[in-house]
Formats: sequence, structure tokens, C-alpha cells
Amino acid sequence: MARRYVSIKEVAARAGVSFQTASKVLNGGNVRVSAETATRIMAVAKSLGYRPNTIARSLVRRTTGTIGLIASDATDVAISHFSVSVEQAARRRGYAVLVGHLAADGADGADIVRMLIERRVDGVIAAAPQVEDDSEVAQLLRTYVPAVSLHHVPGGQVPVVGSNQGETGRLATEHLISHGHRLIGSVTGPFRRRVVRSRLRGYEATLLAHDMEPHEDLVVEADWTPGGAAAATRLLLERVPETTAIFVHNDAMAIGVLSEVAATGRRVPADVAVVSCDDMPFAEYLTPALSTVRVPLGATGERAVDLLLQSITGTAVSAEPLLLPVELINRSSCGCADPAAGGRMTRRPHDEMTR
Amino acid sequence: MARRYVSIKEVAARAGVSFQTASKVLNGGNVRVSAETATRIMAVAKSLGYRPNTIARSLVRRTTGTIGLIASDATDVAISHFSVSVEQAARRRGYAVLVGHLAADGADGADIVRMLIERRVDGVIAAAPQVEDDSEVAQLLRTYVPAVSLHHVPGGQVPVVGSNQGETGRLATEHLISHGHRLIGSVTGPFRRRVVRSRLRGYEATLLAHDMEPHEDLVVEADWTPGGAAAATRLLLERVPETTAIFVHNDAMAIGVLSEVAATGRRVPADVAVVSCDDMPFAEYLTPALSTVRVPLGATGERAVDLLLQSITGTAVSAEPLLLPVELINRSSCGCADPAAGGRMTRRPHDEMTR
DNA sequence: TTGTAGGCGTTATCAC
DNA sequence: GTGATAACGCCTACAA
Repeated sequence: MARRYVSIKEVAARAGVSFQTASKVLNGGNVRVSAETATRIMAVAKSLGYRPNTIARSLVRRTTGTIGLIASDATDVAISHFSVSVEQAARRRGYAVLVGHLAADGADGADIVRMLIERRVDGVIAAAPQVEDDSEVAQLLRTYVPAVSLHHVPGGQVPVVGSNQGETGRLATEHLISHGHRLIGSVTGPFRRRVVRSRLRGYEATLLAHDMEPHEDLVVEADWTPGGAAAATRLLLERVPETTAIFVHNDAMAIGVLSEVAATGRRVPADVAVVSCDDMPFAEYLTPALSTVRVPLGATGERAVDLLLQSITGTAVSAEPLLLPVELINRSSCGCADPAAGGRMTRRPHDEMTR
Repeated sequence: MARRYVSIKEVAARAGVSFQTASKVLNGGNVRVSAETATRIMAVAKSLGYRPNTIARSLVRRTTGTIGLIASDATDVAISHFSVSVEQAARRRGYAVLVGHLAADGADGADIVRMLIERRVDGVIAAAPQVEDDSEVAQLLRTYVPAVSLHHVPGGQVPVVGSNQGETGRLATEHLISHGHRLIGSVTGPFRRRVVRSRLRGYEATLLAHDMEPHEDLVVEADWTPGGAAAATRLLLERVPETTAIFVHNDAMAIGVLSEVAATGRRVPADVAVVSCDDMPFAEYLTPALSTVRVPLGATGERAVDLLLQSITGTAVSAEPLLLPVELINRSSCGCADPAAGGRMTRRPHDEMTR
């Protein structure tokens, strides 16, 4: 239980040099130091278990090599995936990540950002839909630290990365229409979210393009959770029992939709076809395998980090949202899987058994 | 784009006092300063948008108010839940959380810990099964920083929090036996994990207690993923087609099990009953609703934080693992749900629609 | 090739 | 009540 860090001064003392010299060689730069003193210093550092104190370093360098991540809680699996990819990408580039997860009511956004700011993160990535409503968060972000967001931030000025949500709605709807569906319902996230509105716009535009009239009874708001989606589905099928297809806004809700459709005695896809969004790893193993528009969350995380680092180093960052392409993954829940493939169109090899 | 932090010296200057005085009042302590200077200083600080630089503070205080979290990637939903609860609990207690997510191959554990150590976190929580194998991580943890782990750490000396895994295996198995099952298979996580071995011990002990002989053909190793579990299930049902029940080691894998059982033409629970572990939010919305042994991940996260903070403040921490109780949640996948309840025994109210 | 001086923003301990 | 002095561990000139 030593628990005492050795400082560069001790290393220097043991090596018989001044601590500034030690600093030079320990910081890697091939500064003018004789090879032998260098190796001696390195050896001592190693034997003493020297770990640079980045706190002290940050103080003088005025950057911490740390970025902040403000994310929603674990209920949103998609955001978890995004967060992980952000952290891994950041670390690959030499940055550490300080996280804050919003409470379920989303009330502590500003607290989180303040925490990040006081710890002097070099930048912040926001991955929490709730921040769309939080002007205090927006204000803090705008005045104190470079930021990138997965969602629109009130007042703008914060670059947005994400994927083409209108296209997501269009792809799903187009596909269902091409299968002959005419009464296509939708179980959505909260209406006030831009993602939701964009997807809905894609959905409606596609209906109109096929001479079909969108009807508000067919669109039911839910809350991204399976439970909320199940309730919404019940409502939808009560209002419009003839519904033959449902476009769901995420895979977690799709679980609830499948459950409730079954509970009403209907079969998927025979009676009701389902297409979702996200393509989480479990999607292809639902019964029936879920057709879904794949949202490239991993790639989005990396782009978010890249963008943020650019913005940190002062490179101008486009004000236009950076939108990554989405792709429809066709499985059986929409009725078009190849039966020969055992009810699944695609099956990815599963991860190595490393854990 | 000011992006320049105002220091306490500037605040002091504008308020016409020395920066030491400003420091006193800004740190809240009711130190001997006249009420009026105090309010003046506060006012100036506010108007200037002063945010304390915790980097500098950490340097002198020799603690950062930050804990490190080393976690596996997002494939493990249960760990995501744990991580979120850790972060929220830590923040409630005034601590920030620096995270690192292990790569899929788990090879970068030591890199993550070094990153945390160099940033001088006050303690570390490990929530990655892979660390059970990583003696370098163990060594770093032991020599540099107080730690608490969700899993056993090589060499011991790191307190463990978790839940009673043997009991988990026992509860599930006992329940299936009580329903008359005699050929109970198990789709498990990787055998080398302690969780897995403990659950398996509970399973076997329970079989033996009922005069049933465990058989290795009935136990198939998988990798925590739906895909791996589907493959394992196929194998299990090929080896022992008469299997009438399956005990799965997590809810994500249960999705794969349900899928594969259906793919072989069997019905759940009529032909094969399924009981799982975790009780993730989606479990009750699977079709059929999943019976599962609830693992209290949120509570575990809080206990982990409490334990770590104790250990940081020097309070002696028990070497015995702290085990939280588990509970069987009975739904329809094991065949004992109340049909009147629409195939589900329990249904929790879903979250508020705040996102 | 190596060492010296100064400073990063803060807190802590004492004088005044 | 308030301010001066020192220190936290490190880095960046610049001087020797």
C-alpha cells in the first residue's frame, strides 16, 4: 500500500541529474542529452515506477488531454454504443474521456457540463437528446469549451454529427410500400426530438410520393423504451386495426412492438410487418429477425471525436451537420427474408469469445 | 469564442482584494471575511463567469475528486447499466468519472489503467470480466491506487462487489425442477469466468440435491452475445434433443436462445422452458416474456462507489466479497405466467417520457 | 550537454 | 478581517 507517486525530482536525484534534464528525456523529444544519461534516467524512472503527473503537466500546458462526454443513461442502448466508440477513438488519439450520464428526468445537464468545465476538459461531446431542450447547457457549451453534438443544441453554433434521419424514414417506408402495404403505422420517439421529426418527415414524404395520405392516427408517440412502445402499439392497433405495417424508431422499442402485436393475436410479418431503426446486435436474433435501418453509431462516434479534435486545435469546423449514410438491413420482420436462410437474410459471425 | 477562463486573481483584482481572500470566500467555508467583501467577491466571480480550475486545486490538494472506471465495451448491456449507475452515484458524492472501455480482445486493460493513473484518479472501479486474466492490470491496481472490482482480480487484495452468483444458478435451476423438468441444459458465458463457474456450481448442486446427475453435454459455453448463444443452443439441442429447459447466463443471450429454439421448431415454454439472468428492461417484452434472475446492477454500482470511497478515505474495507441478493422474476418463458395477465406476470410502469 | 529561473492557478499557513 | 509567502509537479525558455 505504498500509494505514493514518485516525482520527476526523485527520478532525477537518483539518476544524478537535475529534474529539468530528466523532464526532457522523459518527454521523449530527442533533445540534446547524452545517450547514456538518457538511458540512465529512463532506467531509474522505470525502476522507481515513475508515472508522470498529468495534473501538473496540464496546469502548465493549459490543456488536459481529456474530453468530456455528456450522455443519456443506459436505457438507450444506441447511445451506449456511441459512447463506447467515442471513448475508444479518443483514447487512440491520446485523449481520455470524462463522462456524465443525465438523470432520467434530464435535469442535471448543466451540473454535468459545469463538472466537465471545472475539470478543464479540452472539449465536450454531447450525446443526449435531452440537451436539445436545455439552453443552460447550450450556453455553457458555447461560452466555455469547444463542443460537438449528436443532437441539435439550442442556439446553434455547436457542430452536429449524426446520420441522415430523413433518409432513415424514407428507406423504411419505401420498403414497406414496395411490399404492398398501404396502412403503415409508426411508433416513434418523443415528437419534440428532431430525430423523430426528421424520420417522420421522411415517412410522410414517402407516403405522399406514393399518393398515400399520412394520417395522424397512424403515428403514435412513445419514449424509446420497449414498455412505452408496447403501449403505443396497443393504441395504434386500437385506432387503426387494419394496420398492416409498423415503422418503429429504434430496436429497443421494436421488442415492445413485436410483443404487443403478438399479444393482439396478430403475427409478424404475416399480419403486421415491422421495420425499425438502429440495428443493434440483438436485432437479427429477435423472433422474427428484425428488419431495421442500420445507423452507423460506431463510425459516428469516431467522426464526433475527429471533429471535436479539429475544433480544439482551431481548425474551422463546418456549421453544416455531418451526416453519415444509413442502410436498410433486410430480415424477416418485414416479410422478405429468404426462407432458405432459416428466416434470416444476414447473420453476422459473432464476436470472438474473449470475455 | 472567448474560451479563456478567468482566474481567481482576476476576480480578486476586480473586487479589490487579494486572491487569497477571494479563494477563501469562493471555497464556501465561513472564514473570517466581512460579509460585504464576501458578497462583493461572489458578485464579481459570477459576473466574470469564474469557474474554479480544479486542475490547480488537485495539484495542491493531491486528490482529483475523480475516479476511474474500466469497463468492457457496449456489447455487454448489463455492464453499461452498472457503469451508468456508478457514474451517477459518484457524481452525487462529488466525484467525476474517467472511463476506459476495453477493446473487444481485452488487450488494452493496462493501457487504460496507466491512463487513469497518470491522470491521478483517486480510485478505480473495474467492471470488465477480462481483468480476471490480466495480471498487469492487477499489479498496477495493487501498487498505485485504491480499487474495487466487479470481478475477481488476480492476486486478490482488490475488494469485490457483486451478487450471489451461486444463488443465481440455484434459483433458476430450482425453479425449473419445480416445474417438473429433468433435462435442464445451460447456455453459459465463457467457462473461465468466475461468474460462470459460480452459476454452474449452483446449477449442478441443485441438480444433485434433487438426485439428478449433471451431464456435460447439457452445458454449452457461449460468449454473452445473442449470436454465440444461438450457436450454443443449436449444439445443445443437437446433443440432447430431449432437453426441456435451458438456463441461460444473461438476457442478451436469451434472445439468441429463444431465436434458435424457435428455429428448431420448438415452442417456448411448451417444449422448452427458458430462465435467464440479469433482468434487463427489455426482458419482459420478449416473446414470450422472459423469466430471469434479477441481478441488482444499479445497487451494485452504488455499493461499488461507496466501497471505493471508503477505501480512498482510508476506512478499512472487508476482504470478503460484498454480495447483493438476487431474485427470480417469474414471467412466461418458463411456463408459469398467469395467462390472464396477457402472458406476463409483472409489468413495470415505463419511464416518464422525458427524452 | 546540462542546469537555472520563472510560472501555471490554486490552497494552506501564518503574520499583520 | 486580510494579505504575504510557500508549495503542489511539471514545462519552457534561456543561460552556462
